[in-house]
Amino acid sequence: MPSTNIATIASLAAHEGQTVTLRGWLYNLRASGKLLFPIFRDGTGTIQGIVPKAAVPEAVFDTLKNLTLESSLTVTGKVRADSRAPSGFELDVEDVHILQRVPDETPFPITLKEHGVDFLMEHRHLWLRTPRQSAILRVRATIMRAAAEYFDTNGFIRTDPPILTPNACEGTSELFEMDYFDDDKAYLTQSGQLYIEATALALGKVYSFGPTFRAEKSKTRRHLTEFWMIEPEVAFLELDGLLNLAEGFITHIVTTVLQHHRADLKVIGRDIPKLEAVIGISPEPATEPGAPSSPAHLQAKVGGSTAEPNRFPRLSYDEAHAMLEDAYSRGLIENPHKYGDDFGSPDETYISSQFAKPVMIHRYPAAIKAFYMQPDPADPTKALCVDVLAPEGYGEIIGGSQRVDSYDLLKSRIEEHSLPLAAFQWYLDLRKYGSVPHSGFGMGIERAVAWICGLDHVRETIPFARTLNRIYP
RNA sequence: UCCUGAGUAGCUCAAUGGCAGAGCAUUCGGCUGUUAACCGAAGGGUUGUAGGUUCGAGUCCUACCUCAGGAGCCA
Repeated sequence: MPSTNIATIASLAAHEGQTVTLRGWLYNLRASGKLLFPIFRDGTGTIQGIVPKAAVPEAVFDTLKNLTLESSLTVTGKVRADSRAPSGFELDVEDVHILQRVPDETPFPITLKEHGVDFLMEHRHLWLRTPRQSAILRVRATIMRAAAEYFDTNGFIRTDPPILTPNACEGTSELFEMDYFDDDKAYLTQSGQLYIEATALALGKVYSFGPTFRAEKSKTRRHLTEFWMIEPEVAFLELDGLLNLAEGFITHIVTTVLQHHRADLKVIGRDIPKLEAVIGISPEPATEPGAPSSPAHLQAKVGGSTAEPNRFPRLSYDEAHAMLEDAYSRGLIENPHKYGDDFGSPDETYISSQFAKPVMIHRYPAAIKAFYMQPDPADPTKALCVDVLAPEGYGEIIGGSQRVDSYDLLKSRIEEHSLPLAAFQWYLDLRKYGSVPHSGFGMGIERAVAWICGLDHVRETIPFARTLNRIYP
């Protein structure tokens, strides 16, 4: 290999007029007689090469002319600006070296045409190479980074709870069970919340970020059996402060994605103005594609400062119920909502569709919520809890609450729910040794990615989705 | 677990109970500006499985399998 200027496709604008070497794969190939148009990809983007037969050695032309899609290669050529190219640049190919040629008899299965869900999931390991899937994974990475960054820069300590646990955290959802050496059973965690309550009372402000497992037989566009969750837990924080925290957290994530991923969102087909509305950017004359994000109003506050806070609508359970009653009376939803019941998916879809921003619903009936939620002093039949519903019908992305801080109340709640007291003794200890008010929430990363990218199914938001009917590849 | 729908070429899909089809992909040929390129040709089938009705079943009936969407439950 000649000592050349190794470059990535994403950085080609900085190499205009230079001869560079790219390392990647053949994404597509068109030919027009003695002129070839190979499209190369390298993980950072795609670029079209131009190969006139008269301008390159015969071996280079012949190699490319018959090359199979997704063969790996290095290609050397000169970067040239061209108004016809989608990215603004093309590569005048000078030389090419094949690393591995895809065999003729087994062509790359993912074509540029449409495919069905089952076929694509069966070939997920190859589907990931397509521009849309790569763009989604880039946005996912930024969402995960921005989420952690929000806590890291606001005084939180990351304390990850165990993945193997001795019992159910809430005792409701079904768990994946496994043998733990000789006589014990272990379960894959379905939430680290109880454990980070302990670390919060040690360190003040903490969060955890890791995989979570639910063995529910849910078969919908919103469910995975293995998903990632980020959970903050804060000592001395009460419900109102928790709502502010969730608001600032989501605002920071959306702001960061809009700052760094306009091109990816466009590839994915996201309605960007709807996402801008979440952080308070009113619809404006559209900027040209590729133009840098307007800095002034994108520099939204992180953790609250002088900037005007970005307020999300807040509804009590009672207010949300009234909204559903009104909707039912006007024929906007099919079934009436029964007061006291949790909201069903159609209910959540209706409520969230009434707002351009995520809507925070708080103070649900305690009877339908988890045992560890603090009752509302103003009405003990209600729990100091919140669900955040993403806009556009994406449903719940965050669930959280203030936690019970009284030893006696928590103990009686555990008993009422028929949970094994012995297994929760350590959790009760937290209320015995210096109990304080504390609150936290959990956000499912995949649901957040699905919403922010505007996807219709969470299976595209994670490299290898685990669902009820699929554990391959 | 329940409800609904779908399984036909490698892929996406057609086919009134009457000869198994198209586009893309693959192979071959043509084309010097193509953008899911285009034009011509060729190869490619146990119609999810097992039974049944019928002169005749991809099509109708029964059971099962697989997948998808929704409900419940949840993030």
